[in-house]
Amino acid sequence: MSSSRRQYPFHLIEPKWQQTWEQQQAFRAFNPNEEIPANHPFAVRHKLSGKVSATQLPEKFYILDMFPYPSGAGLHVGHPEGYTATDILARYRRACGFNVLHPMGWDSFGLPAEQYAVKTGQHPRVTTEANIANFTRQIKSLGFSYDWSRELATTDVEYFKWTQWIFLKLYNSWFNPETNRAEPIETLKFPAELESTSVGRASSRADAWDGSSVASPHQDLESRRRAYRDSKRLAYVSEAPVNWCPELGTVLANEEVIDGKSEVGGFPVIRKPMRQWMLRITAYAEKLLADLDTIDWSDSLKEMQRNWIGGSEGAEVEFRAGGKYVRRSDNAESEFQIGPKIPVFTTRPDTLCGATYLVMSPENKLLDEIVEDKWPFWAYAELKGTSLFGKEPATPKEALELYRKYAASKSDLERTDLNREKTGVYIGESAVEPIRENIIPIFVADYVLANYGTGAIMAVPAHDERDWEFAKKYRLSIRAVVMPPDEWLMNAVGSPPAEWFTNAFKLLNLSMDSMDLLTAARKLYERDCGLFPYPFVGTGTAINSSGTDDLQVNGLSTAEAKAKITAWLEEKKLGKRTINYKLRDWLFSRQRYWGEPFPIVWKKDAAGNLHHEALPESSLPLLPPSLEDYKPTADGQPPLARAKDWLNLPDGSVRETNTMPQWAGSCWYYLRYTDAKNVQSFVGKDADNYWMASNGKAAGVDLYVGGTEHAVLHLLYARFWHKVLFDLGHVSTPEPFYKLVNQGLILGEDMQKMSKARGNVVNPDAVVEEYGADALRLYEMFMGPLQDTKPWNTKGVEGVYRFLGRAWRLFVDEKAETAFEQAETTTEPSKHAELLDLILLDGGITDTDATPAQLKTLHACIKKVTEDLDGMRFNTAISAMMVFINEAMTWQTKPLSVMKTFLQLLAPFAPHIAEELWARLHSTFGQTAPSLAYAVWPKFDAALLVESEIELPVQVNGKFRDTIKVAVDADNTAIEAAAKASEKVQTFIAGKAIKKVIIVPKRMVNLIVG
RNA sequence: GCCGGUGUGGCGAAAUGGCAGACGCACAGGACUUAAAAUCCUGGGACCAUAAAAAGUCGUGUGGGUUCGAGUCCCACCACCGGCACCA
Repeated sequence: MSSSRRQYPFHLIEPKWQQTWEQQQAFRAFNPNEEIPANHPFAVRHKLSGKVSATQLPEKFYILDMFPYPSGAGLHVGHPEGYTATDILARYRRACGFNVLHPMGWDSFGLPAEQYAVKTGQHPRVTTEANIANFTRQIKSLGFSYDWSRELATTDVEYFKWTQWIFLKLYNSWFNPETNRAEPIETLKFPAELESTSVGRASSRADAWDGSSVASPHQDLESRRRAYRDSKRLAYVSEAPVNWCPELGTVLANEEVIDGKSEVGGFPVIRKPMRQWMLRITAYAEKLLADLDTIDWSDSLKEMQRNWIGGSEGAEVEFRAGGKYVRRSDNAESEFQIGPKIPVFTTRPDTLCGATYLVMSPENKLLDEIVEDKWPFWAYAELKGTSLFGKEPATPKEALELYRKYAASKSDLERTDLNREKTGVYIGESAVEPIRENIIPIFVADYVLANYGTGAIMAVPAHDERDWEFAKKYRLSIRAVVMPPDEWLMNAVGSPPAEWFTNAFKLLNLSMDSMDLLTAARKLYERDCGLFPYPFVGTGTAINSSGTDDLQVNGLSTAEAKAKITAWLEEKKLGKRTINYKLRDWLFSRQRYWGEPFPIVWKKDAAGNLHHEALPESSLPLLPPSLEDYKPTADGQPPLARAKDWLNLPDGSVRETNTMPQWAGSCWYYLRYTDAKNVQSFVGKDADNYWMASNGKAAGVDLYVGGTEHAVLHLLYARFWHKVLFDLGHVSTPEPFYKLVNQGLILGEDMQKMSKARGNVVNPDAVVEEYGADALRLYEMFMGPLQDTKPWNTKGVEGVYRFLGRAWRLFVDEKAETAFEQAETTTEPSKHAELLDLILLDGGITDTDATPAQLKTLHACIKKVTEDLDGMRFNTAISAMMVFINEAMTWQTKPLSVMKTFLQLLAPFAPHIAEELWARLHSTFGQTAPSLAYAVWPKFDAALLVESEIELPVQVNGKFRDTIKVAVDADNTAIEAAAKASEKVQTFIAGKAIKKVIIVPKRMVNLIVG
């Protein structure tokens, strides 16, 4: 640390004001009908006291930071970037008269505390509490105006009680497609066969798809009704393959897996079928997508969510698998059985006639129904997968089995490798393409994903890169159904025509003599586009597509053909228009200790079948058991399974041993802040209405600031939960966060991302120690626009620190300052605070009228700071204050009123120094200081900024040549004359004719000469 | 590959289509000081010119375009950053 002299005694001022604010509870936000003490500065400002109803309270402003995970490493300088921005705005809004809600809390469940517990046996709660204490100390040292009475931690029993409660709401609801919203599960009607006592056959396919295969087919009606309900809940159990991370000992959500590795730690992730809790976020895909248009987020962030949800319009088309002749057991005659329907999803129904084969994903259960017993005579080795398996499978069934094993052995990383050559095997069966009724082979290949669309596609190699690649490898036919634009054709053919083209043309016995190159290219494309070097995937004109009499498509544009074919399919009941989403259901269970336990127990019915049941709301909170050892059990069960007493209930039922993911707590914390102490409800109606409701404007949190890393995780999950709560009538708005801003990353001084390993981490504690909290706050904002990524520069901190020093010296008497410093060296530190009284104000500050020039300087600053705060341009607001200080340093007399107003502008940015000088200014002049935090924000007076004369730039032929001074109300003739009179301009226009004069009022003059 | 964003002095950056580089850092010179630190003052895009200046020319990633006038608007391209990626 440098031993240089302090610019001003921030080390005394900052703790002093932080204590004052805490004692006053200065930043307490009051709820409707809450008792407001008459002497609270908020009450004084708004002339309120006692219980005040929502309508009498000032307008609300809810400004929120993404709450941090309290890590052992403590705060880094990235945290205070967003926190400072929101704090400045919170203070500004308070001054503007809003009732500001600005809370802070802790996202305190999470893996590091648990890993520490596994290593040391220390209970995660102990670590977590210590970390929270450290974070609290650090955050408080920066003077943020949080309402600490609303502080919460997701690990608080009183908090996660309600997280569990919301889970029960999800569990006890289903999404009704008819009303397009979530409803209590009781409104779900059973299908006819489950309504009556006559037992019908349940659809095995539906069961398999919904993951309710826990139940056996021989259950009684009651358990089948239960299974049906369970398959519709928003929280349901699935046996689907999940992302298992052996290193972390837990499963992960899709969003938490990046390039086949865990987002946390970068450990390998494998796919493994496991019983897991899922949340049906896919039911909300459409709303999550559509409602993005109603909120004020950055385009890039909205785009990220749109891409993640990934809606694509298209059609689901039914292909019929080939029928079979089967020998009837009681009769010598054989019977033709129609094969099952294979639904495929396509965004290009116009290319239906170009489908030359079908591909199903290895996981598709329909394959078992349609796979053939025998190879057809013509099946060649490649189709059977001989080289892939190193032997020839005897039957398609065997090939399918081998291929499924092969596909399952691939890790996520390998499966998603785009450069990997496509593989697949023929399953010996064919399907019928519905328009032209072509017979096309069916393949199983892992380039088709199981969980997108129907898990099966129609392959159109002529117009799809992936299908093209596959068809080329397995020598499957390629049929053109879209004629590309001329430009594409000519590009592909080349000029002069490439050899493949001329050869192909000869081969087909065509003569080019009679036609031009374009016609020839078209002819060849229509005949055999497979000869071209690559597929055409764009839009064009339909060809080769009119198979039956009632469907004429040839000649239509791609868009027209899509519409016509889709309509035809719908009419013939062969398909329908659909929108498919990439979004998948949210894998909601983790095999961890340090998370919310599920309020769920498992029971066996009389037949021995397991089913889950929710605990009653009255039993919440469900606490986790205390453990000695936090590792998973030896047989791979989650740690909760170690607590036998906890696990097994007297009635023989067994608790769910999974816990919820860290995202659960952060899905609704912003709601709890509005009513943090409510014991009756997760949030009271009045509080929700007041803080979250629209007031005819923004609905939800007015401003939410945090990092981009949560673009698709937290922000999507929270929106989903909020919408469910909205549908069920528990909250009053459909969206949680109206305006959202991402602060940019702060890099180290070496321009690299800050990390312990690089040793470039800046610790805020050290900055506060050396320069003070106000300087840190100011620097974080002065670095550049909030949203930008920018490198830290300690010299930059010194710059704003110097600015604060200059501001200080503008106010205080230099001799008194020196006396104070000398006294400080001879007094024991505990008495230092009292020495502050030695500092006297500068004699130049007098209670006199300001000069017009001084007023102009002040009001220019008010204008700029106010406008920049509204636009969140903190860096330029600070530079405006620097300009003011630079100017004011030259003043002989400093009018009290001007100096006070400046402090109000400074206060949101550097509240400690502003409060100190504000208090001193008042006491020196025998006045009582009103609370600066609630002082009415100054208004600038435009009249004071008006000039009588203005400088205008003069251009000649668009080039700047001189400036002239003219009266502000000078007419164009006068301006033109003044411009021509300028000596410098003269040299450029002398002897030339002036063709045109352009005068932009109060902006510039441009003389055009010939 | 697709989507989004960003390119301006030595550095962080600023500029409703109208004097590019406000403000700050670093740097240089000066004042104060025995000296240094701190503070205060002055300077500053590049080129050309000069004893010093003035004047002049060029200049916002590259190339075009619109306009009296472009960092700003349009088209094409390049580089970097972020996200997604066999999603049919």
